[in-house]
Amino acid sequence: MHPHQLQLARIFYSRISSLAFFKPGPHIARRARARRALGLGGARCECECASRGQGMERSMESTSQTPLPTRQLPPSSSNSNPTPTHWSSSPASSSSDILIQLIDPRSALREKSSRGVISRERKNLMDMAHERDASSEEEVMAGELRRGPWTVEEDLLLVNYVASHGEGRWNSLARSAGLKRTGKSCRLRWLNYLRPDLRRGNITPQEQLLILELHSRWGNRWSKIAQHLPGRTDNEIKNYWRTRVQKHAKQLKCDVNSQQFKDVMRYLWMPRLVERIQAAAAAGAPQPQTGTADTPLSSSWQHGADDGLYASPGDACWPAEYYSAAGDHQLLNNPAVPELSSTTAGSSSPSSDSGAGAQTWLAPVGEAEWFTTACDASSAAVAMHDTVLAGHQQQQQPCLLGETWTSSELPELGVADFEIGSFDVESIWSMDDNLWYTQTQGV
DNA sequence: AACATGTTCAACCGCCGCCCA
DNA sequence: GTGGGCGGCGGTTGAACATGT
Repeated sequence: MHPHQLQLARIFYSRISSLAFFKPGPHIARRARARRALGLGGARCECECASRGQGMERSMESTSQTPLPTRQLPPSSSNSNPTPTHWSSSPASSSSDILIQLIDPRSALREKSSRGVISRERKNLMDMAHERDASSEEEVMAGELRRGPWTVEEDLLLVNYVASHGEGRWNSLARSAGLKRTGKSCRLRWLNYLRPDLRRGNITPQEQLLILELHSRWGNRWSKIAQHLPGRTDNEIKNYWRTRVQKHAKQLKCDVNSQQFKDVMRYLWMPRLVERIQAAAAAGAPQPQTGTADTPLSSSWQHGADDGLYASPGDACWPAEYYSAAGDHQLLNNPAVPELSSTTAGSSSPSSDSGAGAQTWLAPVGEAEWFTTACDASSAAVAMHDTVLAGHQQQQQPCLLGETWTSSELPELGVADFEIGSFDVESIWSMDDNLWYTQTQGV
């Protein structure tokens, strides 16, 4: 297979697996259930697809962009729900058709949105004060540079060009590819959206745990944190933090950077995550649906292995501080935990970002293992956590590095939350938690 | 049904550091 | 040494969408 074709295929599967309506969140599932209950059709995430498809339809109508060739236009009015591109009944007849179909409708969804207009107007005002941007703004006004949402055609141009020429040199890439975009914009679009090794869908509990832990150590070093969550972008993690974590801090009426909130995260939230992850595992959470084993999800992890960071879907990188940080860490009391050194040949590796004292640990290749703790043990919450671990250890053979799960116990990290049984990440922070925190902290 | 409010996330921005002529 | 180009980073924005009233 030609490398270009291989790239297209990878992107194709990546897009299919990454689409939001392919991995609906809890609210989507709720709406789907409601629709089924009302006899409105049972297609999973139908509403989501429809709304997005409709948005895209508006988008395509509003621009001079070529409509998607295989799109099944709604039979009646534009208010009808058009079949999403990906759900088209017409099989793609060529690689270009496939590629066109695989582009997420959201990319062109807001083409006519007033946001672009507002943004440009705002930018105009800014440029009057910042002469250095005047030239680029002139280019925008002259139609030489585009801003705002990317169109399908632009995505195609970028994907094709990167597939054949590689990344980097974004400014020249933008020119060479015929994109009327800045190099920055191209880079951002590729890294945050089109890159084939991206993972989409909800942030898994494991990832949440890791984000919380790493953020407690590094703060808003999103890119650094993202390096430890393969397939996740710094933008995604940043958005998660701002929309989820900060929301909880707001609910608790405390600053997200306050020690109080950090304590809540460490002693309540993270143990709760651990508990729920283990509960899901103990409940025999279903394995990923058939076919996922060979999807880009796996390939993305494998792709990560190409970078020397990750060896398998289970080989998440965990900071050495998990094990060696001062304090009464749970794992330090576990004789099965080795010191982070070369003594565990093949199982440890220094991080590329050792400058900040971060080190990563690579689990043995071949066996997906999950490290289950990410929080210090110095509170009742952690006592609960310990209890969970103790119960778990009775059932499991000791693993190489402390408490782990095997792949048979837990779905792959990449599995969207809705696939992990009844796991509901939205309710991780419960009313009980709020009450507990209010009582203990006097908030 | 209509409106208000909250949430999500793609895309933008300015700033900074690195590299190179 | 210096200035420009470039890429990367973190912060911010706002349209679309979801949910509540």
